[in-house]
Amino acid sequence: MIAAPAEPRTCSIARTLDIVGEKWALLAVREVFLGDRRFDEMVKRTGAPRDTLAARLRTLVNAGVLERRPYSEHPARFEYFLTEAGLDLYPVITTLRAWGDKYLAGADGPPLVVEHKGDHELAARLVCETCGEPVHPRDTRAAHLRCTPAAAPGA
Amino acid sequence: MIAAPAEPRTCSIARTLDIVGEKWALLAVREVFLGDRRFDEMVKRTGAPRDTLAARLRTLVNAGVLERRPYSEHPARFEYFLTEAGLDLYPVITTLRAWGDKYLAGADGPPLVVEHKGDHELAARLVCETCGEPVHPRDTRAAHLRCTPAAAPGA
DNA sequence: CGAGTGCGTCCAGAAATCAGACTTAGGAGG
DNA sequence: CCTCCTAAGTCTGATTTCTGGACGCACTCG
Repeated sequence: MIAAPAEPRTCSIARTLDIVGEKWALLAVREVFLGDRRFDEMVKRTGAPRDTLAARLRTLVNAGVLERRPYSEHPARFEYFLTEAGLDLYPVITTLRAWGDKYLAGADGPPLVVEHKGDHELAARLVCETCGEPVHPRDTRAAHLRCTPAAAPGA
Repeated sequence: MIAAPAEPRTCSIARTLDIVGEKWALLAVREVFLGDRRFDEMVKRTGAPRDTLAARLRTLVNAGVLERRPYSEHPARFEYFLTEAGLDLYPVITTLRAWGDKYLAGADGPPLVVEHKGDHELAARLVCETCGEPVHPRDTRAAHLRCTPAAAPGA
């Protein structure tokens, strides 16, 4: 047999992590969701080194997650806005936050509460749009298409 | 005024990313979700350097996301299983995948399709458990509790 | 015996990250 | 005018992390 290399999977998770999986990238996106659009403010609120944050913002802008818009001409100053793709990262941010709230909150509970539609606390959960049921890992099965198949071809 | 340092936010997103935000961590978790529980297999399927993967697995086990169980005594061999906390990362993985499917799929569509309850494709979406409505970022508002307040204390 | 498998560790070089100083272009206060 | 302040980065040099590949060990198979 010709060694069957079993290459790394090409999957959307890996692709997405190439963009938002680097250190500080998602915290920068979080800041924009929270309304901080400016560089210095993001540095303060995330704790990222200025250097690294600058690099991340470039990556995110190139990836089409953020948009860099000038708000001042002469001392050239910029703000970062979420594109549609950026807004679509909200579920990622939210599920990360939910996990942290559940497993990493100290004695005094989650450090940030999010209000939904102005009148109740957001309690996000994942449902399947087709059947309407909550998604549990045990109910799902991966069907690889162009990924390395899980078993040998003939099996 | 006493400088109002505006410290980095302590939030569940940052805390969660401290655990699963390092390179390869979530891909290791993905492998376990897909049923690959062994070191060598994960190396092949993720493409991570052995060294790095070993380090990540240690972190994840320490964080209580994975459990390392022996399946052979004499040549000591181990498998990694998801704990309850690990299973609860499914929404994170799923939303990342959904984003990649939407924005990074090539001409031939997403590389991996997930089946739900054996009879339809999974189409995950985030809803608010309280009101039942889909979650849109524009409908939400963050209310900081123990985080650095958005404005100066007296304001 | 010799090869192969499984699960790592060790190493040295490459790359990324870090804290903090510096730059540039103005504006505010004295 | 002179000085301090803000904003958005960039530069620097030290530290940390990641990387690929070799190596080790404890078996099993033929």
